[in-house]
Amino acid sequence: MGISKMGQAVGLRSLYCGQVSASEIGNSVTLCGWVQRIRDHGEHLSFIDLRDHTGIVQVTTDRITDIKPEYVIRVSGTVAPRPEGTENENLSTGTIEIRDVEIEVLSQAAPIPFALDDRGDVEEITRLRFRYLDIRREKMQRNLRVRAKVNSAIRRSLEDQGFTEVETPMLWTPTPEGAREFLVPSRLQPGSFYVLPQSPQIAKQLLMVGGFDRYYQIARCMRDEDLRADRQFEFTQLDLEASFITQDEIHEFVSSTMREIVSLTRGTEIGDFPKMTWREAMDSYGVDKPDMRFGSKLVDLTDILGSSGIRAFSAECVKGIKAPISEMPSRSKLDALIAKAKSLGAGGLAYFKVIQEGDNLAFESPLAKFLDEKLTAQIIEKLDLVAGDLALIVADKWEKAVEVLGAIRLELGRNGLNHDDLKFVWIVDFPLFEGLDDNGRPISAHHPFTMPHNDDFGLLDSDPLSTRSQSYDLVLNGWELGSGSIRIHRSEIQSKIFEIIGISEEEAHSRFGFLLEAFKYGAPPHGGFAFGIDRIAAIMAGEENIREVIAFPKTQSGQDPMTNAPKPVSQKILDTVGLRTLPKASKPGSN
RNA sequence: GGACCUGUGGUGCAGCUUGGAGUGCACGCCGGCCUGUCAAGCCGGAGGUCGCGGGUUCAAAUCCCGUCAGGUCCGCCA
Repeated sequence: MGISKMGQAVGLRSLYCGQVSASEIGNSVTLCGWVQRIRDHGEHLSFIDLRDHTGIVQVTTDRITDIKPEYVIRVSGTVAPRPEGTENENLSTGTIEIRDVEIEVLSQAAPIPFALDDRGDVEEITRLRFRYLDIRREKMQRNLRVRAKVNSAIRRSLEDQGFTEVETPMLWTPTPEGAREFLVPSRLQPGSFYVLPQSPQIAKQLLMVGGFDRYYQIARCMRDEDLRADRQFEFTQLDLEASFITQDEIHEFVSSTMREIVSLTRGTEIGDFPKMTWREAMDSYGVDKPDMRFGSKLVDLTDILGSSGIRAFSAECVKGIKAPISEMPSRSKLDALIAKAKSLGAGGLAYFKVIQEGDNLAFESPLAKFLDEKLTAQIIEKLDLVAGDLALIVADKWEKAVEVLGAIRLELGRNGLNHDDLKFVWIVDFPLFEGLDDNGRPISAHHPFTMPHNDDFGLLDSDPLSTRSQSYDLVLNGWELGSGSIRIHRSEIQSKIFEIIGISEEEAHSRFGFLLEAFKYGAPPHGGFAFGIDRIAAIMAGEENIREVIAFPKTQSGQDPMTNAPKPVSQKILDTVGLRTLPKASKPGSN
């Protein structure tokens, strides 16, 4: 075996399949790979498409015996030009073929349970059961390599910016806050538990206290919460933290890393990312992660309709949009939108088709009769409507109205969105608290170590729910890629926050004692960010599901169809960690 | 915890509304033919507990109830 250089075939082979080019004509080569397809023309002529991760090359031979698809073979032969007229433009190696070959079967293969070409869809459960076959497919090869490039870009960019990679423990201490944690029983301390980290949040703050200045880690995180298209139990984050910096500087660190990722995976350069306050995002798009690839902002109609006396619109907030569509949705589509609005908690969804009536525009709608000419004209002007347009209006409390109409906006705009169009946006000035708990205490929106907005310290006592924080999200094409904040590094501010959210000094001490203690010994001002690598990799690969960029993902019920995990273990094993299982009848979480 | 969709030879689908023999299509598999194919072609063949259980019916892939599995979403994800 020779010394492996990057991209150069060694060992059992002299070249990779995709590397065989016209410049090799006349050379003897040895190739290894899988049999992609056999075209058998009888005893005088047969073709084998030989595949490895670099591509496919055609092997020509006069007799074929005992070779079947997906056999692993080693082929020695001569590179020859194909006869004129038989070149294949669809293949990078399409002008040549391998002739006069010796074929050695390295490994036989049973018939493959599903087609490995991209001819048709295969049920995901089948793909997952045989994931090692699924990832032979070109698409999965490409996706996982895109993901590797994302990691590579991250390391390159952050190291250029002075960040140091530090690993933090996978066996961490329970911190009953936020996401449900995976428990790991201790063998040496039966009855006690570690947890798998839901993020390295506290560890990285301790690294700041430890003087590391700029830390990053490509960190695996575990959360025992329900799964989704964009959520697995375990996921990978780029986690970073820096000392003596401002929010804007963190944004620049992350933005330039994103630019590096896009550059390496897409080969395109992107400019600066716009910033938008949380309030503005909610008001104009109805979500805190707006998809900026299309317009159709929500328009405030409260002035016009809120006091119009029309019952359907008498609410705290009235919002409308011009549907971002070129053609009128069908009756059933409209019904589906109304059903969606109702399922999200709106009283209803008012719609107005705009029609030409003589020289004027008019509305066609069950509610049209309630609108006089003046109101109609005002709405048409505000929403910038022309004949053939559709206006959709929701009236409710502010939060409900924008949220519902924001979902409708997405529903209408989703079609025809371009994966290659990357619209990043920073969302800033999130609320420090979101809602009240059962005891009427504000709940931390991000986490309790988030620094309040510099201008809002005065509101902490008088109007905590209006307090903004120094936290921020990075959003791409309607996906929340990640979030971060400037942290509290002074104990009197931290105590104040704990007081507001109702954590007593004793409780704070028992939960986060080690962090609070660390802050006593000289904590630098610091802040950071974390974003999901699964999500950015999926977007860069043009996928809508992060399972497509994960080698061995789990199903929505948290099972792995390949290994059948999770599985019961014997009582003998449980004994070593001091555990006993409940009878099957009592399901977890129910009494 | 909840809503919706899906489950039919190895794979992907049609059949289900309006019950009447496991009926059909494509791919794959097995055998045969074939000297320039590249999703090769032609001929022949094998392969099924219609996810599982119960019910209605003379009769169920089809209707009803339950259940399991997969997916999307809500809740949940500091």
